[in-house]
Amino acid sequence: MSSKSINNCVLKAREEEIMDTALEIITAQGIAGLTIDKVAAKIPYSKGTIYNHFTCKEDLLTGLCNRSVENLYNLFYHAASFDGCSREKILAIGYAYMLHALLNPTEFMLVISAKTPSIGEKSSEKRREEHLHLEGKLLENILHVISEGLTSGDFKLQSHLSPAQVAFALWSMCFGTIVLLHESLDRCSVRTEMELERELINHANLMLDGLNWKPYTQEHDWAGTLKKYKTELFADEVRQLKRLQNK
Amino acid sequence: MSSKSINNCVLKAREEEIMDTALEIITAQGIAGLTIDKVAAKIPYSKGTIYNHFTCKEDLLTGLCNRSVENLYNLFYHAASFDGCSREKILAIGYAYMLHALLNPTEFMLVISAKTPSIGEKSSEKRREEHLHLEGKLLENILHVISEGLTSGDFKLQSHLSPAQVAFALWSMCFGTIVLLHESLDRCSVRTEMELERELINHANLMLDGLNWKPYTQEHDWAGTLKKYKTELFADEVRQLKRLQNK
DNA sequence: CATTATTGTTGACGAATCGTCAAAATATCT
DNA sequence: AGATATTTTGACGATTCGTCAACAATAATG
Repeated sequence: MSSKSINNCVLKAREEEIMDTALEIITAQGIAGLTIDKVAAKIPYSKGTIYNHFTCKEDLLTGLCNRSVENLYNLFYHAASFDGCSREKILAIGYAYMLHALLNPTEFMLVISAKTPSIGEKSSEKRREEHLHLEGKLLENILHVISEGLTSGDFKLQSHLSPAQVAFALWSMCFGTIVLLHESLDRCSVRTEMELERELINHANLMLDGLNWKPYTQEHDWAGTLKKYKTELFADEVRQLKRLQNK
Repeated sequence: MSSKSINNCVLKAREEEIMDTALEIITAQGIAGLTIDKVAAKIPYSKGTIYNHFTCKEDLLTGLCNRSVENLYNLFYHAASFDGCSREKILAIGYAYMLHALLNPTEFMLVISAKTPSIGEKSSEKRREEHLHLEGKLLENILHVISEGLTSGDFKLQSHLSPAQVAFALWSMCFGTIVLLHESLDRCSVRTEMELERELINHANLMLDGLNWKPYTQEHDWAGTLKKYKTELFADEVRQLKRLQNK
């Protein structure tokens, strides 16, 4: 029994090592450049052992994707703790989403790839379920801020919308914007004129105005709020990002 | 010279044949199941000939993707001809986007895959440029309706937004919603409670309200407009879709 | 401690796929 | 017809995948 739990701990560490190495390779050579043999060559274990942890290459990719979503969860959690009104909190979550995508381009890219059938279909059931579970946890953060906004009276639910629908609207809007403006992905045609941070804030504000979530875009100093995100709430992350972009 | 143009015509037809066959295989066996050898086995030409048309498998996928965007362009064009106010036209474009994704799930999936570096990176420069060009043409349709809305006074540009930014906001919002709720892709965790058509209309209306694009959601019979889309503007497409879903 | 049982690890192997290219087939020109 | 240019072909070497029989390490037993 104790031997078992020691084993689990060792196994977990090895799984992390495999994933770290895989991420290195993907960052350097792209998803297509990832090979189980290459991973095996970089760690003190063999190919067979890797296949004891992951059923196939795609399963490994989904594993990486899930680890990334866990980190995103923590960032959302932190965003929801912003010291301000509910609309500032919800916008902070959108901003956190963007920061995460910029700070971890490789992993963000993996989230999209994992939604692609060629990868999703082949992953193990276990990891696919884990992925759904993690996405659900992500949404909980948004739902929490929504209920805060409702109780504080900052906005009212339109009769035809549930809190989950509002959360999903905000999420999918951010997702679409980030995907289409993400540097790591094939730039879309209008990209040259578009700047991710500015557009994300614009889109979010448009939708929040549409929800009548107060204070409206025109009634509040959102540039000031944005500055607070950068200098207070996500000071660390923004610093990291600057370092990354100067390289 | 005449021989050249005959050749081009023949070559074009063969390219279509290759793409049709590839699409069949992908529909049946997924992107991962697509193999150049399998395509060659289904057409009266050999592998080498396929490589005369497409530099690699990924290039073929991007080719399929582009063909799909061309069809989408036509659908957008048709949507913009809706006999109604500008907001009804812009909503029609969003609806057309959804119809296209539902009618051509395989191809829509390819559009996402093509944005993924593992595919995008390896495609030929020629086809990637073509892709950007086609996306630009898509946006033109939206921009046209936006300028119509502006001249008719249905909405006014907020000072910090350009027409292109408005077009991009609507596009990325639709894109995010469709991707996350698309059946062919890995269903996201909240999917069970969400229904694509309903959410797409909701999201679009939220953003259009945020833009102050009149008439507002509450001031107009949008259910009636939706019915018109289904029975008039896109009667053919909706019929096709029903047939597809009954199978 | 020696022996057996169990569990974990390895890397050589067959199968599948990729993209190439020299040779064969076909078309064009004189 | 014969020479030349173009197109097509499919066998080939190179990769990569995932498996599995053999091997090593550890635990259990007498």
